[in-house]
Amino acid sequence: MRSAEFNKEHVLRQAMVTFMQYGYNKTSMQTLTKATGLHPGSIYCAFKNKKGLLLGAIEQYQQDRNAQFETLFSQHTTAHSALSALLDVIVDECLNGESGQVCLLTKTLTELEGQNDEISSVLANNLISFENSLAKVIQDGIKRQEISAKPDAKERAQFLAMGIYGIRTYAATRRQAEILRQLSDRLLATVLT
Amino acid sequence: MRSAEFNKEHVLRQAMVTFMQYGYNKTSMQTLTKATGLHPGSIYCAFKNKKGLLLGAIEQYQQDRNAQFETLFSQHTTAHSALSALLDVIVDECLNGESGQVCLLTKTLTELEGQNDEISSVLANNLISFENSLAKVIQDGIKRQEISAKPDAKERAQFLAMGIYGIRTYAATRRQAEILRQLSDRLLATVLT
DNA sequence: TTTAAGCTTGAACAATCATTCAAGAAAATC
DNA sequence: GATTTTCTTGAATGATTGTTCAAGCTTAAA
Repeated sequence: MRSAEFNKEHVLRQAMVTFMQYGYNKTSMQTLTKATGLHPGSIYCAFKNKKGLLLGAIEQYQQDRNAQFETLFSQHTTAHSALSALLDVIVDECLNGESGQVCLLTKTLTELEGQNDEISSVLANNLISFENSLAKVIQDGIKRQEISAKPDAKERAQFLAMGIYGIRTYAATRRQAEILRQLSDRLLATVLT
Repeated sequence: MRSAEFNKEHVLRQAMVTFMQYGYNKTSMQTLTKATGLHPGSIYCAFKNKKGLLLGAIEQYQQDRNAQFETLFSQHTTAHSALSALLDVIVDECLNGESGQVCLLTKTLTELEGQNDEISSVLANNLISFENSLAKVIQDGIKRQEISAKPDAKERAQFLAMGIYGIRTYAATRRQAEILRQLSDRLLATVLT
């Protein structure tokens, strides 16, 4: 009877950052031991294997993101200002985040799609849940008669999600503040019109 | 004096498909020898190394894509029908293409961004050149007074490119014809309004 | 203080990785 | 037909991969 010495959340966040930076396949266990400070045995004991560590990191990412966005949304009273603030965060991450260190979900899904169905479906589910939380914000705006009920919240949220994924890939080709802001402005206008 | 036995274009297309399916880091040289039919020595003689083979595959991909899209665009007289046809092709690829086997450029850029600056910049340049060819089609539409001159062709093309990247990532989460068609319709309407 | 449970450590494992290279084979030149 | 040039072949390289495991250590219960 002895409790683990390491902080699981902390370890998962370190792994998360490492997976985001190098991608799943390029991240070696050696890299992960250095990043987390854990020895191989401890990692395999706590997370079973490399895939288990990724799944843990994905879960932690989702938790952190949900908390971040819920806080953000709670600070705004209209769908417009809430989503505008969200896009500001995303554009800012694209501009100021370390190169290659984008959203763990989209990055890993792009890499592993068609290779690992288990991880892919976990990632897809998490992204759909993100889309659903966008739909909720939009639905609130519709209820408040801030925007029209047609197209419905679901359809608007799908387009917004698509746009966010697109902005991130676009930023990989051109990291220019002016362009990314223009894209996000136009995206928001389209979604809320 | 003896000419190579293999067809370079053919080999590059095989490599291209393999890289698309597994991603750069998960594609081993062993896999590539099987896919191309070439022995290691021949690959290293013709392309220097694995990275060189990827660069060759990217070039081939770009060539094939340019030819495909130029043919497609030449069959249409309005920007609307040309871009609509393009989006049909892309949506069709998302729906009927093998899972994970999306655009080599965006997939590889997402995987290698921040890891390999040489490959990343080649990919970014190719994607920007794709965006420029979109701008050209749009500019033609403006000249023909099919669409208004403001926002300009460049800005519209940027938004369209972003949308295309977004649709592909979105398709990785949900491969549903109805949704993807709705997204592409809405994207086209936004770009041409 | 002894015992027992379980975490930590890090060396070792087989497998796979990208790459090399010397020998064999084929075509072009003489 | 001989020679030379270049391509092909595939075994071998050392490095790195993900994973295991037995020994050592720490803590909580007895």
